[in-house]
Amino acid sequence: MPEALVKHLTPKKSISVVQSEVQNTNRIALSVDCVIFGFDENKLKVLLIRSDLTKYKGKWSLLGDLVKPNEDLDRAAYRILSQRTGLDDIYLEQVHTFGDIKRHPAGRVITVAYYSLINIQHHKLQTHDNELHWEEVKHVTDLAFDHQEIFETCYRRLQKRIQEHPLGFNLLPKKFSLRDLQNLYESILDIKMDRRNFRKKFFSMDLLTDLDEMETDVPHRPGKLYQFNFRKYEKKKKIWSGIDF
Amino acid sequence: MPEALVKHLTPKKSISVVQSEVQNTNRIALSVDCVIFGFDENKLKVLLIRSDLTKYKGKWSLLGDLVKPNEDLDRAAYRILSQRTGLDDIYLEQVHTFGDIKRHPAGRVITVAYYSLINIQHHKLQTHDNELHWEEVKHVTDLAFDHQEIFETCYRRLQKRIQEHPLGFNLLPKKFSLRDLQNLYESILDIKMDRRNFRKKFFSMDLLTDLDEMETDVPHRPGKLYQFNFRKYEKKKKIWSGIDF
DNA sequence: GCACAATGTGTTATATTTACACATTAAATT
DNA sequence: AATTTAATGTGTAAATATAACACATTGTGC
Repeated sequence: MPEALVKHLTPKKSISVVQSEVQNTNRIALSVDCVIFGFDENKLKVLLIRSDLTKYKGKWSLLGDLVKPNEDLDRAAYRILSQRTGLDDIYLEQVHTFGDIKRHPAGRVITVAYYSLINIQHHKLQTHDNELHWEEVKHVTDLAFDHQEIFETCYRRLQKRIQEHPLGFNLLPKKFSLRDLQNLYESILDIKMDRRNFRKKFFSMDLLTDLDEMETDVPHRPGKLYQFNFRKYEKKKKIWSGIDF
Repeated sequence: MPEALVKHLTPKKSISVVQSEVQNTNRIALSVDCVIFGFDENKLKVLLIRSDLTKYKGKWSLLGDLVKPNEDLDRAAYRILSQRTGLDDIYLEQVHTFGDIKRHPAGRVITVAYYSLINIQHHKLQTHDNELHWEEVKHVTDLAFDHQEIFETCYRRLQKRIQEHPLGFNLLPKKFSLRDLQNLYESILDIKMDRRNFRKKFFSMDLLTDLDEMETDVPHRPGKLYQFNFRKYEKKKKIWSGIDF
């Protein structure tokens, strides 16, 4: 066996590092960044904050913070969200970790990206202080750091997830019309859908409770209002085994 | 506006931390763990290594290592793989980051989990030194650290991905029969599939090159051999916009 | 040359997805 | 009060995709 190959095969130390290594070897800071989605004026939006680094002066960035030494990752993400929005009970999902060496100008910072879905009606955060801003996803460009890439990764993830799980409801008020729901899907996926097929699909899934209420304040025939029925969504473990490239 | 709410709305410092913070605030070590899948004897297997921590004495764990201060995440995962297997050109995908405070006995270590697919024929690593071991996925239980959870997360991810993208080929030798391919899918998904429908599906996708060769050394009628045709898989951007919970 | 154990193939039934048009309703306007 | 407006609400038929299913063929091993 050639020596070069043998070298490769020499057992190396595993993840089970000893204490001293943990403390001394690594000087890597850890942060969490959140892509916070909201749905308003029939548009999918993202909450951004002005960068305070001179290097990125004037640019928008995602909301994030360093993870505290004794703070779980998910909890850190949750903290950022509740601090910013005052909301609890937020949908939150880890997406990807970005760790390029030079991604942050202040040193080695790797960041765990989350996205979250919030009901924009239920929060009233001050965005007019020019620090925070709801930007339409279509118009998000040129964010600070590698946040553009993080944003796009999270957005693609949302687009995929929303077709597989009923997440959309987290972006809507408790009561919504089917038109609202369709608008939501259309704006997230950036496509047009057939109204009849859309309704048929959702009714057949039996996830909506008919509230026997109507929209008000619409300048046309009002639609019925519905509510998402969590109880009915019991992750019907669909054992799907198709192949679909 | 209530004071408590106002507090929530007060702008906090963003991700753009200053240099000093990066160096002093965080003492979090960063590692990478790889769930290395192989396919052998018609079984899906995972490469494990004996834990060298006394706390987990006798238990198996995933292959991993600390990320070096000036090493990209993906590169670190790649390094672990090529060190262990002597292979390059490996399929590698980041899955999830695990960061519970107490997940590692030696201190705060967060770990980025990857899975990889390797062609077990093309490597010949010494597993008989009792350090490394290929374990059938069905029999993987009770790994060290939180590696059981990491393993299961990565396995579920693989199961999903394999139905959406032609990854399976990375686990097979260059030349394979359709039976091999079906066995692969069946063992990854842990289901039985209909042979005729399976073949129909793959032929219709037009990803296989018929090599006009036959299996040898089989005690029955030999099957034809095929090769995966990367060229033909040009991520036909299927704009699927179904909803399927 | 015969039994064996696998490969290789086609059709039908079912389920899912897509395409498509018109009557209905309440508000706003005249 | 009648009309216009802009939306809601609904069903069916065609096309596509999936699932179920059986028998002839081939090379090996005895």
